[in-house]
Amino acid sequence: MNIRKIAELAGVSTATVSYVLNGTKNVTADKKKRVMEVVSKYGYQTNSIAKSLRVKRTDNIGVLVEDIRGFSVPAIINGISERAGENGYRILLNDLQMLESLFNKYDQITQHKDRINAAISLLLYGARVDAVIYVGMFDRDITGIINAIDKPLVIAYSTASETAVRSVTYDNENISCEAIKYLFNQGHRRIAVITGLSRTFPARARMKGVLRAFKEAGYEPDASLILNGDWEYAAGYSRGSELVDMKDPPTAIFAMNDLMAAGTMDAISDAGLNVPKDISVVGFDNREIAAYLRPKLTTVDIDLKGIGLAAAQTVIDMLRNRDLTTTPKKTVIPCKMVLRNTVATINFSKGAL
Amino acid sequence: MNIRKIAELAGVSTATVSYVLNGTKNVTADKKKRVMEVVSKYGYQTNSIAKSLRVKRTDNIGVLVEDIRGFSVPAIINGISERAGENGYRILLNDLQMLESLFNKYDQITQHKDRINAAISLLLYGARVDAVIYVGMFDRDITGIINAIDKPLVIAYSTASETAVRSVTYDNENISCEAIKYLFNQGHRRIAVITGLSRTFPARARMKGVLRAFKEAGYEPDASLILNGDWEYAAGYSRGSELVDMKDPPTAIFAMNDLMAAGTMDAISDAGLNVPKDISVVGFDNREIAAYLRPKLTTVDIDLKGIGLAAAQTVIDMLRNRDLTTTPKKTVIPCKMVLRNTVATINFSKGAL
DNA sequence: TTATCCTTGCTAATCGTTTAGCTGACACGG
DNA sequence: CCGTGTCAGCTAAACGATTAGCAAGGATAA
Repeated sequence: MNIRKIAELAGVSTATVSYVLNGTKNVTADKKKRVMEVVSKYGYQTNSIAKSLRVKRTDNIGVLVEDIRGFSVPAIINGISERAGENGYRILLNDLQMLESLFNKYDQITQHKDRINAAISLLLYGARVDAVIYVGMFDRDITGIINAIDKPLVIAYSTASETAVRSVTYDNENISCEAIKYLFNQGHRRIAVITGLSRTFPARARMKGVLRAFKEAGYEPDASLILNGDWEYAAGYSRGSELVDMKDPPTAIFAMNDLMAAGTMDAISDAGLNVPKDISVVGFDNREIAAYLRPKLTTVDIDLKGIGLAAAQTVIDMLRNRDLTTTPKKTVIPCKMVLRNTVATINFSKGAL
Repeated sequence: MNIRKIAELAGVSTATVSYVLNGTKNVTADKKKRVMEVVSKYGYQTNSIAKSLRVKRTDNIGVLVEDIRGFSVPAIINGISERAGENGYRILLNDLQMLESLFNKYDQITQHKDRINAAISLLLYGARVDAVIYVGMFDRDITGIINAIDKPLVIAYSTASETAVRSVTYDNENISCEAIKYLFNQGHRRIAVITGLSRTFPARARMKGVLRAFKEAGYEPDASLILNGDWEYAAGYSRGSELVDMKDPPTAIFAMNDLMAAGTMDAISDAGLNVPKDISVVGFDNREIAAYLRPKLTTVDIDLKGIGLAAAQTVIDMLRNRDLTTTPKKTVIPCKMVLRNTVATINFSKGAL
């Protein structure tokens, strides 16, 4: 069943059927009615492939992810999906892993960066998508992609080191600052930090926020209380143990993610101390586990769905040729703390801020 | 840049270019070389939309999910994605939520079942996908979809009540039986069960496995130790408390998912008892939290990626017209226990099995 | 009445491929 | 030398829509 058959059955031309279906031109009531009757009788739907070929638009947004199982990815996709759906777009998903087999054919492509580039161009040049959202977990160097691309591209979650490309991230620095200030306000002064992998962007940005909080509170951070972690539970545990074993241990620990916070909490318990009575703990990410630890972890919630929504909106605005010249290249979604049970209020001699 | 231009530049016909690119017909070495040179010089890639229109095949598999944030969904998609990629297929993702806005237009569609049907037919009749995988979290009644569909459809994760449609599930019953037997083997006899929502398929299937284990072990289950849950943490906590407060409490509790198991563990701790010394606990799902509870939860792992792989394989086999008449409609992926620290071995008078 | 304008609806070109079917060249056997 | 077979490579139709541009008819004004 195609438009020609519908036209024939309704006794009109294919052009008229198209006009009726798309509402792109006036058609007299009786012809319109005849067309609609035939259409609904046969359950006809326009062939979107043919339409795409003609109008040079697929209404597909390509979503490229490093690994869909990453804890933040599904919620981001959910946001993208929702906003895309509202605007008549569909999502063509590409798990980078899925392209592995393809890359093996061209085995000169080994660098991750090149693989992302290749994946994106595969997506674009096959003309299967109108635009691409790259959901990056790490701050990759994607220089060089941009030049090759004439279609909208936005990076979600991770920041673009390349400033020419639009991106939607969350506010690592401010919320980290806020988290530390929150601890100050609860009376804490000896505040320890277990960092993320220090070469990564989020770890650096979060550290910046931490230092700003100290500065604005008028305290000098104690360097011996700032320990390097690597985002993993085990690091949280071992750094936590070290802190607990100090002769003058901290009263609060800010672990830069929930996994390390969990490790730290366990280290504290295993040392026979209590969270939060003896030592308070704040995490980051608000993953599912945060709500099931005992006590429940006070942490930072990233509005992942909001990131997805904003990324999709940006891409759609670009597709619709909205004037974006005044909009900043980087959209930063605010984070918020979720207060649970791992932070105690203490009375510190110097008083609250 | 299209095939005509390439043909022109290489001094051959478009047919020849197509034959070279697809390897569908012999072309002399020099012509082939000329074509390839022009192709790589201009970085030409065939327009897949035009190709799809011509060959009536999109190489897209539609993946319909209830909500991508569901804990099991991403891993399943990962599996689908991998197998699809290996075979040259791409994934068009449809979060059911994303179609919400679309459905509002046709507001007569209110029933969830109708919405799934509508979503699937939207996917199919737009000719945007060659086949559909429906990742269902619940055992929906999807009768009626099948008649309307002439393209491959497989249901992943949830079972199809409709027997005509192929599905890929996991083995609720056997693994539940195994879990209970494991407890028997560790010396437990007073074994309690906290069920899932009893009207759902997984809850019923898991219960069947539990009862079979008792039967095969030659024990009568104590009805007072079988309590209804609803998959949520709170139910696990309250049912757990009830069990702990009994005058003859169980030595082991099988909670039908990890969330309830977590609740139960907390109830036990809060009653001043120890897991596993006083009461052992087994969960189901092996979600992330299972590995971070203290002690780490012994639970059942569902091979989610395996489900995705199998679902994609089935759909691809159907697309490639492999003879599937002898293959069973339902593929059941085995589960396995992951032994951690919430089960203790006890000496029971009657001895081990 | 005639010129002008507006509206509806048609014809046919177009998007970029694939592929059936034809042509012509060449090889080979009788 | 002719008939036959094989093969490379071409032409052109087809896939199913959209849309520019034209034709025809009716309304309106002078």
